[in-house]
Amino acid sequence: MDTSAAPTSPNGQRPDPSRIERLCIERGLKMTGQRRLIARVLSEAEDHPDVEELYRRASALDSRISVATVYRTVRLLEEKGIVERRDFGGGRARFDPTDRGHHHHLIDVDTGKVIEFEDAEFERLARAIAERLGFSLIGQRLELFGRRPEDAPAARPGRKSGR
Amino acid sequence: MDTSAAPTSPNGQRPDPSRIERLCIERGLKMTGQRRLIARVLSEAEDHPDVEELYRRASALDSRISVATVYRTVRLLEEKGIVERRDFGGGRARFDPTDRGHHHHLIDVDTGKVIEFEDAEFERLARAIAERLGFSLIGQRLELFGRRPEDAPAARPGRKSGR
DNA sequence: CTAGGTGCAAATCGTTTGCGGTGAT
DNA sequence: ATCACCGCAAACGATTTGCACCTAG
Repeated sequence: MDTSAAPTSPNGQRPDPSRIERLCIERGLKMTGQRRLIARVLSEAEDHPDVEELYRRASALDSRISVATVYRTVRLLEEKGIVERRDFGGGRARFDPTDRGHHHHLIDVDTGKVIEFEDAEFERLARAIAERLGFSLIGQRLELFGRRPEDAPAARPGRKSGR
Repeated sequence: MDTSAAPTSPNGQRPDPSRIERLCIERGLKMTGQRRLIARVLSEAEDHPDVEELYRRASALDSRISVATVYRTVRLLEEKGIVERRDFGGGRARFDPTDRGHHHHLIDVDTGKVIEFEDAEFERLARAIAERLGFSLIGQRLELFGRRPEDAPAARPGRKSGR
């Protein structure tokens, strides 16, 4: 399913357009170095970074970028439907590329970790509820907050996702 | 089911404690004039006001109150579990008294109106999903965004809610 | 070449907080 | 009396924006 080419290319600095860069081009965005950078960071992110984190990761690759640009770009990407803005509490917005498919989140209240999941039954139920109320469903937001019981199948200590 | 007494009482200014004032007293909060006022406004609200709106409504009843106090009180009530903080987008937090029972929201994307609803099947499903992922469910957030089809059976004017 | 992007710093906006005075218990 | 509350204004943290310069198309 993944059509992305090898992330490493012969010519040192440009491992060919990232997933998200390609989307940007498709939608006719002018691709500057900064945007390419942010697109790359987002493409490679397995978690849901906030602006500060995006800025940190982008600066690490090329320090010639300002937070203001990250804010502007992220907003642009949101308008183009390339990323979705999320609010997991904690004041700052976090971003989620839309090309990974529709999903919801379960936030581990103890660790702050975010687990993604899909659920067909929920999709159906959501639509049914909306219709029952006389609406057609445009969008939904579902977040579960949970705690792993002590005797649970021990979360693999692998650090990923969430802050 | 509603145990509230008549909202009008003989002694001019104090139509007996509001629903929420009673809860405050139960939980041992020192009841000042301002808190009584905010409790009243919240008790009478059929919608989900933000701080600015609460402040506006409270000031209308007695101008000797400041926004800072509204912020402080609303936060206190949240800690005591008397109201819940909500985020329907738009930057400001909105507040929802918990004594109206557990419910979720459907936001009319055209009008911004908020419709409350409950759904037992969803509760069950949410718990099931959390368990499937190895968590016990602590909380959830469900918001549906919908649009009323032109030819819709015009929402029964039963419920209010929304701004 | 030119519309649009960018960095920087100042400005906004919702919300919090320090402080001196006030009021509920 | 005491300790928590209140109003005011300054402080804050996230995000936006005005301006002068710079770059992709």
